[in-house]
Amino acid sequence: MSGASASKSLGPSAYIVLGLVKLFGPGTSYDLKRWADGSVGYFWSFPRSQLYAEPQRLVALGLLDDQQEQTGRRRRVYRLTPAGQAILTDWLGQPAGFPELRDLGLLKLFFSTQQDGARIRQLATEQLALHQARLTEYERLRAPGMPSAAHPLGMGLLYERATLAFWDEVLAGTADPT
Amino acid sequence: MSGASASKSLGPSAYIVLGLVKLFGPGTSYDLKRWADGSVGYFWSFPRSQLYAEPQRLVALGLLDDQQEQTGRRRRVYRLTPAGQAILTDWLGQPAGFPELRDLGLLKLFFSTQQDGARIRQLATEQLALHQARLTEYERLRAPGMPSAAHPLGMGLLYERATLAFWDEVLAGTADPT
DNA sequence: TACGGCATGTAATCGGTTACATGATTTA
DNA sequence: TAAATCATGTAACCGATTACATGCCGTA
Repeated sequence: MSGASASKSLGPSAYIVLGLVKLFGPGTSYDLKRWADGSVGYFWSFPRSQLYAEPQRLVALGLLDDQQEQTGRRRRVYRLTPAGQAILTDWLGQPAGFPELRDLGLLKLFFSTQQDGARIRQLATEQLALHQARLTEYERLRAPGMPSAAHPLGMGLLYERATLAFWDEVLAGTADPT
Repeated sequence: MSGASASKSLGPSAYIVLGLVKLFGPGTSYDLKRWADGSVGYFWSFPRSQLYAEPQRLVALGLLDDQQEQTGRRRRVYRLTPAGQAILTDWLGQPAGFPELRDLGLLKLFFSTQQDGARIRQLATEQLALHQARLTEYERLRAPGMPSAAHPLGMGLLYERATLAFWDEVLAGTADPT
């Protein structure tokens, strides 16, 4: 068997932390937060405090090591260990399963009835604004060397366009019957 | 102030339970499970046991009432109270915020590097199969009276098509360099 | 040197997940 | 009436969210 402690398969946030450290290099919890906000945070969010708790769990498991500064803030810098590298690589090779589209707007639409026409129009309008803004943001992000659409950002673009089309349709379907 | 106990704003699963009972009528936890599996479960999943725990919380808050059968299994049938109805309606009228696309496949793609070509192809192939199957299922579901695309299922169809296009692109972008 | 905002952390709570455990109904 | 499956529930654990609390740093 390899050196990595098998534990009982970590949660997704553990792998997010490991992955961020692998991609961006060693860093503090605050660094993790900023990295996440600019990347995976767009489609997988969690509160800041988890980026303090999770690395400590990973240190206890030997998947990260931390080095506490002796000066100033004495903050902890996390670094990937060989075991952490190994377990991350292993995870990357396993099947990913089906994604989940946690969308409160869709839930509300589903639970609304015919009578709720006005409410549905309001919901659709609000969602259109949100997704339009997000799409604009993605298009701005695409600027640099980003070669192909074969990057999570590409999925973001496709998803936002599909969502806009959907809520447009909803709005058209409940056209104000004046 | 109105009669509904304000508590501290319930979690999404609470509203899912309330909404299901509103849509499908009174039922047991097992009924909830089946209803969810055939509808919201496609884009918002949770384990079965939560459909036992959550209704009991809601009973304690006065948003559902339960009636335990006296015969046979003595199971609990949950029914919406006026307060539950009120709090659900209120929730439906509030803005929904931004959805989250919790997709482990995208995460793995994001954390993979150039060297991982083979692994990425494998991931894309697997995702294509999953989403193809799901799309087929949605198309089968669409059969009945379903009039417009302005229904969560419509979003499901758009999403699956976008996702298939995306992973196709990924696969093309890492074309086996033989 | 005081203030505002940036940065960093901990504690307590609560929801969600896994695992366990059993009862009722149907069918062979 | 035994076996298989459907149905129902509880308990314990752990991750995730909220709230609290404070320290460092640049700048006015």
